[in-house]
Amino acid sequence: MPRLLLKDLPRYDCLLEAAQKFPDLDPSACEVFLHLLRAGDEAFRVTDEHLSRHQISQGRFTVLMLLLDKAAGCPRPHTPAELADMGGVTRATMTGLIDTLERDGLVTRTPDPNDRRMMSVSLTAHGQSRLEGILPGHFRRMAQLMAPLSETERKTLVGLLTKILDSAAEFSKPASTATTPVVEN
Amino acid sequence: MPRLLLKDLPRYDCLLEAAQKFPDLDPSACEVFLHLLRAGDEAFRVTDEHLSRHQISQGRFTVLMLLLDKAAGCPRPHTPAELADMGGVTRATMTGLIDTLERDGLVTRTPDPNDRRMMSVSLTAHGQSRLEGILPGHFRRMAQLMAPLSETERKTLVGLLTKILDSAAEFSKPASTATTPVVEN
DNA sequence: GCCCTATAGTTAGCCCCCTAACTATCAGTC
DNA sequence: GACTGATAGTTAGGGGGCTAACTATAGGGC
Repeated sequence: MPRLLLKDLPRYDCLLEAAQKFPDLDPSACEVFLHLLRAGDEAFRVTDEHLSRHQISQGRFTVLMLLLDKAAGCPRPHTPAELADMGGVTRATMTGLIDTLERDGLVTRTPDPNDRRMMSVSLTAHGQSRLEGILPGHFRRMAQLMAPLSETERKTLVGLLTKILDSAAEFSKPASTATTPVVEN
Repeated sequence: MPRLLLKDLPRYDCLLEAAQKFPDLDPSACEVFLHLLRAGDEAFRVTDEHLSRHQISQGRFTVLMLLLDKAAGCPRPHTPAELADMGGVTRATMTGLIDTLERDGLVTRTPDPNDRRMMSVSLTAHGQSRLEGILPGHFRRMAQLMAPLSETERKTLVGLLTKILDSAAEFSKPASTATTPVVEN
């Protein structure tokens, strides 16, 4: 489920030309931006192909991973709200994901005895074995995708992406706490 | 509409620990992968916030951009199939996007007089002025997001992302033409 | 004990993405 | 001129995001 994006990224001289018409267009920023969205989408696609061969979507896969992580150590099971928060998704969305996962027998919902508003979501044995059958291939694809990059290049890339993540975080802050004013229009 | 992803990226030592359990897990590859998806998603979110304030989705925006590009030079209008191909999306999806854009009066569909199977999609005057009202702010957000990166860093980042794009392209190739065998499981 | 607010989860309705099947047209072949 | 296959576009149905509104429970203040 890739997003609609320019499939063929524009050549840099096209961006320079467009910048003539739009003074706000920063050609190198635009180039990085388009490459970033495109590369993120392609990386997503590579793993999604593998997951969909195992009849599972990226969203459901992430939920299973969050629950597996829990199974490994944390004693307390997760609530839908926690899962939604960890995944950066709304609770409504998480309800839908858990619905389909439960329908397929990969997770179970059990009511919390102490607080009757809450539910506990757990991986079933079937869900865990299913996940463990998917993971090795998933990791191999990740490794193969990144194979052309040296360890040094990987560190550099993570550093640059972190700068962008930090910069993006500024956009969510209220205006008063932002270090640089956020454009509004 | 961000995707479900780990909101808080795992610390590197957690990845090392997980690699004990899963021999196929390459920690640095995994780290790059997660940062890439997350950064792509955040960059998407930053611009999508702006677009949605203007009552337009990323998908519809891209269609308008493709049509604006056309208006600038290319004499021949675009067909839905061309737009779908340029955007890397199915024709069925493009039908839906054009439906809503036409409903809102931003584009028009006119039948091709020569080949009665085909349609021509064009930006309306309203669509063009609407788009031109959105673009400056869109470009400013892009520039602001990338502001922390120097020109040198931008070039480096584009280079590294291009390597990943090339690597991802190997996964779509048929096995016979791939330079390195693609993992299948 | 009762109100008020906050919280957990769900539901309803929308958008955008997909695949698969369908309709209509075109273009060749016999 | 009718069959066959390819192509353009749409439709139908599903998944997974979202917001907004709703239900039920919890918990504090009076």
